[in-house]
Amino acid sequence: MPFAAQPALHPRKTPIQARSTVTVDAILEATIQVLLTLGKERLTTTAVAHRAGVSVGTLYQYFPNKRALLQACLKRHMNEIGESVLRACEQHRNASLFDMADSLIYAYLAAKMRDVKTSAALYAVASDIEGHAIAQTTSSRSLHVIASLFATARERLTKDPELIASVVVSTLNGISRRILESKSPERTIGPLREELLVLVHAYLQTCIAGVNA
Amino acid sequence: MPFAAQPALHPRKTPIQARSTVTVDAILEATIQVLLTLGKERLTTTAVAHRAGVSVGTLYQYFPNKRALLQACLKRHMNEIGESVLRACEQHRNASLFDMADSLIYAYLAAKMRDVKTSAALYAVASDIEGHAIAQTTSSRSLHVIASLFATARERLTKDPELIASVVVSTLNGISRRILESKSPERTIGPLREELLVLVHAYLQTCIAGVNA
DNA sequence: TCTTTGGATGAAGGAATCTTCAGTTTCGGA
DNA sequence: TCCGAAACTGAAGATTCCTTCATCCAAAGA
Repeated sequence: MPFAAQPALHPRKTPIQARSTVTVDAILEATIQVLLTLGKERLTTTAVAHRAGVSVGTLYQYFPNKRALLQACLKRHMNEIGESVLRACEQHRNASLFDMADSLIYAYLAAKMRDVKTSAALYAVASDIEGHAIAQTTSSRSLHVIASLFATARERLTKDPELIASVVVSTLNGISRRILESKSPERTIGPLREELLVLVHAYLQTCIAGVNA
Repeated sequence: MPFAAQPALHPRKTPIQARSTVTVDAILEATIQVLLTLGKERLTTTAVAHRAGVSVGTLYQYFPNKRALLQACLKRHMNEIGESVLRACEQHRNASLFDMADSLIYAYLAAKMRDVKTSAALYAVASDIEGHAIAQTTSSRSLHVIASLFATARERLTKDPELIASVVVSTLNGISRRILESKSPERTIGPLREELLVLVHAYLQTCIAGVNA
């Protein structure tokens, strides 16, 4: 199986000249491409370097090992999604809880679906590179942002915002995973997103004070 | 990374004498143990054989390759959970939708939590052995069972039972995944299970005809 | 007891990659 | 124009494991 547990280092060298920045980007992009075309089993550092139009040596100049390379890709991808969610959140401070949830759901799904293949491929390697740890770092930050957003909602909440956020996000993950893993995500996303909205709304309703007639 | 995509065969030889059945079981058990103690990176066929108290050759007599070995473990595990859910379902035919959901949730979580470590470890290898395909086979059957169960509920449904089941199960997956991945599943499960019940109940309420006052 | 077939053994072959590093090329400032 | 630093190169070393197979052991029937 994959690599041994290693210190998982950071970029070995920091790009200084402009060309090297380009190179690093190219390598990262190439990694995704190789992942998509050859699959993770046949993703070799040589193949990545080749696709990026550089030599293996260059690759190893910026990434201490294959693991770090993949981790960098995953981080990048998760940050993109995180950013996107964060932006959505900021626009709904002090709004209604339901509006918050809706935009959150839309933003998250849109970000994931932007390119389904990549998301799925990265999901697959995640377990080989402690993706779990990376995901937690990224997503725990998101979770706090969402929780504090919920705390600003017009409605008065009867539960800990962190708990609510946690439930909503987990649900979102569960459903989006099903969408990603379905045969035709493009067809599945519509109906399931609808249900997701209904589901989350119904749940949030139970978190609001004084509505239970 | 792991193995190349292979035909992924089935047991190479079918146990005939009693002792060989014992051996196969031992190998399967050993695989889980090695997975837990060494991790998937260091799970080698030799290590498994050693732990099972047999030689590598014996292992290869029953499993054509490492991949098949892991797949067998995963299948076994998923079937156990599937069985458990199935049993829970059968006891609630014609009951209330909410009772069904509750027992489903309890059964599923109980099965997963029985030994958290194993579940988590198998999750991790899943992506190396087309676990996705295996999961779909097992869980699509479960999904149908659940859907047809929902169809027998006392309440009249306003949506396709398959859709409802799909949403419920995805949600269940999402939440249980969070539980599994949390630092201390034992402590997390209580509160999250509560929320899960609330969440699913609230959702099911929207699937019932004639209740919206 | 003898024979046949199932079951077990484990050293060694072989295939695949990751990573290194000595050496070359390119860039940018003096 | 010239030079030191930054980038880049890619063949070869080193490791790691999977898998095979020739051979031996054990059980059950004659």
